[in-house]
Amino acid sequence: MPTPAHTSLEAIVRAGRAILEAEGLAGLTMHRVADAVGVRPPSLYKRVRNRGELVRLIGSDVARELGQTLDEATPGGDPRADLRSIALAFRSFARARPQAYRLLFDPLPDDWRPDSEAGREAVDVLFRVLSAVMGPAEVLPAARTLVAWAYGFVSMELADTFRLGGDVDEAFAFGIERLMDALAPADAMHDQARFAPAKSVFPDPR
Amino acid sequence: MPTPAHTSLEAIVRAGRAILEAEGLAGLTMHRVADAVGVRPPSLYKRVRNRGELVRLIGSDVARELGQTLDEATPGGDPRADLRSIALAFRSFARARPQAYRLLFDPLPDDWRPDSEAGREAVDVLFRVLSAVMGPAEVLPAARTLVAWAYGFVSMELADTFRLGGDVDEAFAFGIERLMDALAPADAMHDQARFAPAKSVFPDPR
DNA sequence: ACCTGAACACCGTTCAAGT
DNA sequence: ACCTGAACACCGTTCAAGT
Repeated sequence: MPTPAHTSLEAIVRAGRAILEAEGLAGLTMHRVADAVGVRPPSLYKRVRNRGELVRLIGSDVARELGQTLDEATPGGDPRADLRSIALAFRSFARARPQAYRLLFDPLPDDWRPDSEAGREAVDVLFRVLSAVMGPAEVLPAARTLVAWAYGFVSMELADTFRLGGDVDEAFAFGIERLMDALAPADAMHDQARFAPAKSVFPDPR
Repeated sequence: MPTPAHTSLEAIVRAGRAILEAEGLAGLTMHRVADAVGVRPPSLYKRVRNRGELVRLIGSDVARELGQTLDEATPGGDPRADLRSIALAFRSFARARPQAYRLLFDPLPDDWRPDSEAGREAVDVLFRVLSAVMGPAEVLPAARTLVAWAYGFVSMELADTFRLGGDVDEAFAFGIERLMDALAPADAMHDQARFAPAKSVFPDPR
């Protein structure tokens, strides 16, 4: 005689996400998730292969949310304004959910990582806007410079590694302006439509 | 009747560092360290308050090593060459000991973090060289831009987050050159001796 | 003075047994 | 079909007891 379900994958992922944000990755335990959804720990393994898969599901949700957030931040008028807006949106996204954000960049075991499909929109938005700003010539290294800076800055800020005083908001604004100047000198401005990639640049849909 | 010591703080830290590098932070357990130095886990607590303190001691060693490495990488001739050299030395330092490197930047509980004293030399070297390259005007936000980029880049590389192909060495070289151009336009070149800070800029010796 | 076994409160995960 | 208790192999840490 079948026992009725007491929980669901969706409830588990939602509870896991809340626990992650409140307690950090180390605090995201199967016992605590089980408590939160009202079952015993072994029952979780009916919906989820193991703790790593739960982390992967949460991280994939976060990656998709980031893509959507960046997309909404880029109305598509002035490419340079859009790029600035991406940087600001990225930072406030991370600050609003610092633990979830870390899942996107932390060195995790392969099967804990967000699905690469889930990160595609975020990557696409960046390449679209960056191509519009600087043309197609060196978009890949330029994107890496920009992402490395934004990720590094926000991570250091969240880790409280900026310990020399000074205005952190100002340092962020300083960085984005100087980087845009460095990557797209004024004479290299390009028409957005012309260089927007026809389709996703993301190579490996899982 | 006193029992002779079977181990030492130095042996514990050295063993801990080896285990950290081989197994990652999660693999650095008191049980494994105890095995490695030839005692039972409870004995470790004679030398070390807890696991966090062990992590802090290891991280402080790493921070001092980084400072020494950066210092040796900056002969002090051409400031721009020195700055490039700092970036390259930072990257190869991290790649040679990726797990230890993470202790310098990861968001850790306060009492797990490297002593701030331990990081002073690395910070000083950067400020000295950067002041020589660009003058004192905006050194703090410029240093933050540079460090955020270098840390972000190397961390993404170590986490294997660069998944779009392309040449990663080239992207690193691209980044450092563009950043130097952006932070220190040719007409802002300054005499090194004139702007080198007289003493450490580090504010809070612990 | 240092080391140890036993103990406690946790983990992730498996599995046989229940309904 | 889903849930559970019991179990196993781990953790960090404390403490009384040994030498």
